[in-house]
Amino acid sequence: MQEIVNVFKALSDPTRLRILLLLQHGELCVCEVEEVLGMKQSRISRHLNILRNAGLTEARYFGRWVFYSLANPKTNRYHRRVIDTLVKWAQDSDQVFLDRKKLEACTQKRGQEGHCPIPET
Amino acid sequence: MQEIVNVFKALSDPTRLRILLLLQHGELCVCEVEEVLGMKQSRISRHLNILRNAGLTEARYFGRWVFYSLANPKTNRYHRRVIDTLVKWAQDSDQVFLDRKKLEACTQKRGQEGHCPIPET
DNA sequence: CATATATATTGATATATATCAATATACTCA
DNA sequence: TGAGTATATTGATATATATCAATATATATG
Repeated sequence: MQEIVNVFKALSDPTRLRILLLLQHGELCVCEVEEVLGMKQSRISRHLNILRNAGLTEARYFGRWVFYSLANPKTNRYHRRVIDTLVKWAQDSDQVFLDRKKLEACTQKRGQEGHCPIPET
Repeated sequence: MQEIVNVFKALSDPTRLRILLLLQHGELCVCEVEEVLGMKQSRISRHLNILRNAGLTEARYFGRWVFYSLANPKTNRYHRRVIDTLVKWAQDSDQVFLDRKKLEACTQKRGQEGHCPIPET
């Protein structure tokens, strides 16, 4: 029960919902989330940590970068069900639309000088 | 977005999850929730109010009693999707099992002297 | 109308949470 | 090894939340 409560707590913040909604399009590194949401680094890092502790996301270390992605649906079935509902529910919000636009611009710069690398598959 | 956050906030408390899990078996009056969970009246009332404000439940007034039920799936589709996931997720927890046992004992006393009435359909 | 009962609300208090600025860690590359 | 960059953590502070005891409201009943 407490585990479930912790998941819903992690979902009880608009910044964290925005992050999850970004991650539906694929893994992102911390600096990309930072850029898209326009928030301080420590703030983003903390929110990403909360999402991960709740089992909603996973982290992959790549050099000095860390790429976050949505939890694996095989191991975290219910987490993913809730995220799926969230995605459908929030899909037509202006916020989500704008965030996605910014995300596209951001990920296009991957691999360029001064930006994070293209993650290996 | 804020509406969705409020729903997850409402779900971020073990007492409120227990209430929702009880309500999957049908509508309950405040005093029944109070008895099953063994908590003070003001506490239960406050939690029920939070669930209702979030759109997760509905209230039906019957004399001096108030019966709460899960939100209507036609009007609150996503609320119900989240509740459905919660129900499956929490189903095999000991807490839920014990609560259901207590609930059965409790609802059997409906209509008896000193208990709440059987709600009309 | 007076009393009893069901539910709601309020005020006080303790605990949790979000944020920022600052600092620490960890990896890369010259 | 030392400088630079990406990410994490910490301490301080403000805001939100849960709980209880007490009180209010609203309905039923004698």
